[in-house]
Amino acid sequence: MATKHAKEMATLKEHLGKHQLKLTRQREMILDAFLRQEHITAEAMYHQLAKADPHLGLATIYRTLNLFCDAGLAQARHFGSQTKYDNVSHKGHHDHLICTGCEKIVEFENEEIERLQEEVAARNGFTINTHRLELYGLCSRCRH
Amino acid sequence: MATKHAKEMATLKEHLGKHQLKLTRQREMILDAFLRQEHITAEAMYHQLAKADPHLGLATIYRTLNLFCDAGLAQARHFGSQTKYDNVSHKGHHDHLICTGCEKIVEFENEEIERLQEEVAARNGFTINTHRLELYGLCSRCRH
DNA sequence: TATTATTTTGAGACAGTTTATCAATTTCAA
DNA sequence: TTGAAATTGATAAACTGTCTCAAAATAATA
Repeated sequence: MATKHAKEMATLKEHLGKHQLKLTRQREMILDAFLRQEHITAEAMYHQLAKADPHLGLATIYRTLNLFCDAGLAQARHFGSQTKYDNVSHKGHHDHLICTGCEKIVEFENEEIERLQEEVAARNGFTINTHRLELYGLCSRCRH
Repeated sequence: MATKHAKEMATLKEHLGKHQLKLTRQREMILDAFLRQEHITAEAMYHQLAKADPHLGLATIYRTLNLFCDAGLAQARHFGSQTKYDNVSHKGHHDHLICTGCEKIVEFENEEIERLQEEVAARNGFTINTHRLELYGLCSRCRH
């Protein structure tokens, strides 16, 4: 399993090294589970990993997912009362259309928007690493 | 003050009438304060109105802001761990370029991006009310 | 204006999510 | 292998937002 997500593991190790943090069994386990998902909540991961390690604490999951965010492997998204952690490496970057009526989420990609983002960034002297684009509104069903 | 936001007050009254709800001193006060802002949290409004009415309850603020959402005057957005209530009648939306090195934030607007967002939304049957676009990267100074 | 049914309020209890605490354990550089 | 430093697990605590309910306010009716 360590070989499966070698690239992300390398990213994590680099981050750990830079910040005097340590690689633990739990961090490996959580990274492995995390990378299998497109996005997941801490609570969901807690239950999912309970079988593999019944003593893995919820606090550790939260700490580790936040660590992944710092390392650039995950991105936190607050929706409703919960936080979803998106797997940044899983796909080409996707943006979200979010229905505020039924909380449905539609993912999309738009090259033209991405290109314009680069343009705006360049004009301001920035180099983009990641971005977040969320459109809030009503889906066709909720509009009525 | 009732005359200042006459249009929104009319919208609210119409909603109240339709749903057998009543116009109260608190609802008027909160609407007036709300319309002065571009967006605000319930907690912030609670403190802001404490001077005018020390006994105005936090629950009432939440109930009323949610009422404004139902009436179409406000829109709730989950941001960080808090909920921000956007003033729908306010336009002039800003997007953000955020430097992960020095935390500098540059605001920008791009009509072309906005137009493409509408296009994506329409293609998926959505009507956009608000959006959030954040570009994360390094500014020219931090890149070196 | 007085009456009355209905809605709203305020205060705090409560519930769900996330973070802080801290003793015991684990990591990793020397 | 040792030992300083970081991490974990369990749970307490904090935080945001909703619910409860008696008392007060509203608005329709007379």
